[in-house]
Amino acid sequence: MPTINDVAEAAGVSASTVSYVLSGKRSISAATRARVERAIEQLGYRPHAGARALASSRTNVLALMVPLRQSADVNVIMDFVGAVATRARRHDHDVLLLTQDETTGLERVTGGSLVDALIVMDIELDDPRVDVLARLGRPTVLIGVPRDPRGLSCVDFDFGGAVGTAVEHLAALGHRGIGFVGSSPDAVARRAGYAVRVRDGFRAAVAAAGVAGAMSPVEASLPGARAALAAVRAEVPDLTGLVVHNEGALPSVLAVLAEEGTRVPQDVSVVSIEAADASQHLPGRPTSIDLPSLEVGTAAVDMVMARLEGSVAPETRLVPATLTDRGTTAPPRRGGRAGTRRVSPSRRR
Amino acid sequence: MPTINDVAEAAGVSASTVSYVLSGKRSISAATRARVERAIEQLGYRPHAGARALASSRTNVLALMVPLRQSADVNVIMDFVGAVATRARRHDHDVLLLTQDETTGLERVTGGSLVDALIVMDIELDDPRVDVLARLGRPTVLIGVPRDPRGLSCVDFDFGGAVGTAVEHLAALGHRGIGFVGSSPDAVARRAGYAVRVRDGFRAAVAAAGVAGAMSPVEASLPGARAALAAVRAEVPDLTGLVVHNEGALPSVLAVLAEEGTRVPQDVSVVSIEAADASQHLPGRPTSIDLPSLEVGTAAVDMVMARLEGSVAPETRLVPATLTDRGTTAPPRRGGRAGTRRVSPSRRR
DNA sequence: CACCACTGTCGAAGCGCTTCAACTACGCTA
DNA sequence: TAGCGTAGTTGAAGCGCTTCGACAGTGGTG
Repeated sequence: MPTINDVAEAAGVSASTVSYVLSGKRSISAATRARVERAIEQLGYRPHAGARALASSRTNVLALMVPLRQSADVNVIMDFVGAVATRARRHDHDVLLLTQDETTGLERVTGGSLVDALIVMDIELDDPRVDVLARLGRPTVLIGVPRDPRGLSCVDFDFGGAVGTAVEHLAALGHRGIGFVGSSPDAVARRAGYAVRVRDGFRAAVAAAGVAGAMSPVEASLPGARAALAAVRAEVPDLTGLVVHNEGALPSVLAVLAEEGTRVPQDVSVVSIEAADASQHLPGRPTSIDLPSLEVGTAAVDMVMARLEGSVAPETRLVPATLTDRGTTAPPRRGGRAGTRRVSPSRRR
Repeated sequence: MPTINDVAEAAGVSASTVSYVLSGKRSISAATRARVERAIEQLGYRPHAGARALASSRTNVLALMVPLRQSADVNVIMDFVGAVATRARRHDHDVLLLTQDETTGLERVTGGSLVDALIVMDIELDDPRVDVLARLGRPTVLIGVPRDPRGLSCVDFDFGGAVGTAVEHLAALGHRGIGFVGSSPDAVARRAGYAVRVRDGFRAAVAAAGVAGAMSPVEASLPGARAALAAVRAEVPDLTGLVVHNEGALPSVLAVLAEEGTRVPQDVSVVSIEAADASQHLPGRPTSIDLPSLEVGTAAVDMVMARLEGSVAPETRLVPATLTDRGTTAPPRRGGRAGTRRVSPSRRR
């Protein structure tokens, strides 16, 4: 491997000149620059990352902590990871992978000056890692919004806005009774970061639109879907619009509607809130509010880089979702009460 | 951040002594070692990774190149990645993430001395990266076996053994007509590495067991499943055993059997070949040959480390799969011809 | 014409570590 | 008692880079 001195010699300049050509931190004459660049090219020179890190205290590597086990949606995670890796390269950085289950990983890579900055996925409402990260004092971006970000930047889907968009869409079509079936009960209990925002978003949107609304969690199974539908219908009898925020349970919900004989969108309009790129290929998808995994990953990198370069203030950014119409929403049937042909109680369970 | 000199001073020794305590490359008296270790503890000292890499030409980082887009099974990839990251830590290494679409990534991280070794996933039969890797001359492990490994180590599922186990299992139960429905046609055409081994494995196992066998690719859809079943039955009329190697198409195959009225396992025994940890939770899974994603990832790290430490020769390792009985296989019904109640031609398509 | 500001380049120091050669002290053996 | 091998420790060199201060040359200004 050639060193910077080899390049300097080949170009007939000093090593520092080569360094300045590479970094652009001092002005270099066009002629010199050209000679240096040609020498670099010819020798196939690549700066030694360790030497550079030692001299400059910058590694050009950022750490990405990824949840690996039992995590909600693998597709979404892979989309994040891909977006982060790709975007990091745009900023001339590489990505070091950290896994959730190595608790001391964050200390290790920062203490050992392995990375310049950190991106941590899957932040829960009261995530113990937030304290650790705040103490480390490195540029950090959390994916997910904790109760107290401790001065760290956060980025996440705009769940509140997403559910708001869904409700507004249905209300604009004329629906006056809207149900929301969301995450599984234990998910809500555990990592309720987004669940809270979804709940508040739904309440606010329903109030703003002046329509009746009801919410229920849902398990990803046929019985779960039946129970959830029954719950929201009990509260809002003339329910004609349905917002589903649970990718796992969506097929069950649609299956239950079909088995009831409830037609979509004639009897009930359905909007799903789901990851944008996850189940792209699946047929029979409803009109959806697409949560932009790629954009969140990209934004995370841009934010952490901004903190690394200039000293911008920490911020919390919620990336908006967009509605994709797939024809599963329509104005409610005149005369109302459509879609309330309920399955008989004995049929449930 | 304290440096090695701070530690040396605090412990009343020289920096080199601290270094030798850390590396264990020279004998150190118990007393000195204890003092140094206490100083390290108290100061919270962590060696600077860049300085270490510069001085020792070892980074303790390995690169993992991951396919991100359009790849077969995201679950399997995540299992790999998790296993690699976890196992790398066991060897005191970190993992740098490289994505498939950055073609120059391999040159960059090796040339820049960012990593010591490389693990590259999803190697196809004629993968252009193999040439690049061979030229780089770093310890490398390919996940997947190319036609010509060019002196690089490889590790993969033992697809041939897996299909052999499936056939032997069915043959031992008394089945004399066995069908194999495998990957989608284009998958076979594109990255045929495993497809070849599966095909050869099936032919060999069928021959060894002295039973009739037929193979067909299958698309992941109901019509695809119908066509594939029809194809193998056309070739082996008294087909009572079915091996399915296509996670996507498996539900369709089972659905087609159900809609025919073919009972499993009374009329047809079904064995699936699939990733061990991917769809763990799904109900209704058939007896399966489980491809051990985690073990392959672990083996990849162990192999690349072995090449890094001592100079062991390159090797190709195929990790065996194990059969998990879930009750979808049984002896064929006496008198044969069971399971051949075919759906009428008009019913197909 | 003296002075100044600016551009382009260089030499040298130093980042924090590893490792080699060298040295001391000690307990053996002959 | 001289000689020797070994265990334990150290100083110094050097890994390849960045960056600071210095300096020569150039052109513009008063």
